[in-house]
Amino acid sequence: MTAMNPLLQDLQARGLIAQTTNEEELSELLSAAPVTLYCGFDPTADSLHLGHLVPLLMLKRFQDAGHRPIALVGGATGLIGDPSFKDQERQLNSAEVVSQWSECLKNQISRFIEFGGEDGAILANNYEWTSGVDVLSFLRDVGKHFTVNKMIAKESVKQRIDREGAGISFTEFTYQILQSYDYQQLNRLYGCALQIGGSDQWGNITGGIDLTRRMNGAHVHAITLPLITKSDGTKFGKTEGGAIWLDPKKTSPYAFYQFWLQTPDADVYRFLRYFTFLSVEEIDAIEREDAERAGRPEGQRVLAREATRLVHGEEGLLAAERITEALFSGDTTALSEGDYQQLCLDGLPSTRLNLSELSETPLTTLFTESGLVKAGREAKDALGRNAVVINGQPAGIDQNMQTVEVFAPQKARFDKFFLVKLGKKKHHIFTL
RNA sequence: GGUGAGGUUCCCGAGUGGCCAAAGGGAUCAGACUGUAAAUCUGACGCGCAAGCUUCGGUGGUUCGAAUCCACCCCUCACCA
Repeated sequence: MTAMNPLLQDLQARGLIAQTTNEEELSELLSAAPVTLYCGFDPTADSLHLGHLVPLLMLKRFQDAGHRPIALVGGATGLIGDPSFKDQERQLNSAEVVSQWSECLKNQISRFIEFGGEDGAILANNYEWTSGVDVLSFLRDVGKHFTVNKMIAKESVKQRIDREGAGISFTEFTYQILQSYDYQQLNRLYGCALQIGGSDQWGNITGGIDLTRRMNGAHVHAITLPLITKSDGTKFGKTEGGAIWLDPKKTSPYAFYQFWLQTPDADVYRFLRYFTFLSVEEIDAIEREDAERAGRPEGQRVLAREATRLVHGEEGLLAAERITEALFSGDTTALSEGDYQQLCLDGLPSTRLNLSELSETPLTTLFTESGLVKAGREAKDALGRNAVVINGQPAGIDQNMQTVEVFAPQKARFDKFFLVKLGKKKHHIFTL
């Protein structure tokens, strides 16, 4: 046996491979010549989120290794809804919404991979080859290759079929055929010979492998990526608010940076392997140094830097670091007027104060309405513990009704800004 | 279609006429300790600064008083057909 393909070796070392089709064949294929591969992204929202990042970076890893990635936007499959390992039928989104979301995803994806040119990556949308197919042709040409027996047996839909009360609609059940058809089409159009996806996609992908063999007589491959887990068992990629989005308008570079910075020690080196392009050796070195040094480890900071740069670019990273430095270095009085303006621009949440209403607005209400806290209770609790600091001045519960005094114009920095800190990590700017 | 069980505050889950804004656990938020980590401890946890207001599938009813009793309706689950 020849040596394993270096790219595969690296992926393996990073823990990025859950399953593959025949490993030896795959290795030979990748070593022999540039391979065209694809990964699909269904438009289930107007932005990709952290869960999409690993496959997205995976495409880039392949591109960097000389292969040709296809990013497939699921304009068609998004209309149907993937039932894989979902315990409930999903609500259908309207065609307009899906096509609008497809556009959003397209724009995001194009920032990660080099498109265009003779050998450049390809951006495709499965709506192109599904929308025009009529039912009868579909059933005769494609459907005939699938046995319901096999479709039912797939682990990804099993719980929906076995469980009473849950059920699965014919619409969702058909999803695996659509995705299989995608693989077959991409193989026919571009010679695509490898599909990557989350480990929950194994069933859908193998369906495509079978269909491609039957319709095109081609032997194609698959790699699935592991589900990203956290050591404490909670779901990865969620915070109080919800998902961490890749769209800077939905999750600011600063919030994104902070998310990574707060990664538990138990996960950080694993995440470095998943989410950065640092070599495994470099990551191991960081881990070793952190273990030897007492106190604060470097892993989180490196992870936050690398991940933020990948998603938001050098500028986004600088903005995130600028805010972090300003807010967590201890002395916020050193901030200049320009700094304050920059903080707002960089995505630190800010609210404009309405002076005429201030007299009848308790601090608790103000903080709730600005989104600093979820309920007045939380603000009250924080005030009661002196955990609220406004422009360096602690505010207590007895000042709750003195909003006008607390936010008096003469107390504003540069006649305009109030930096409110609630607890250790929450910051908000109020402007006059 | 028949029979049985059940729907409680974000989730799980107690509560069967007043002592219930409703046990306990989880999640969440804040404090202490730390390293913007973990673990641990403390407090908060329907809404409201407060007075107070609104909840226990829905609608009506019994009662001085209901999450708890009655009627009807909706939904879920289990078994049978």
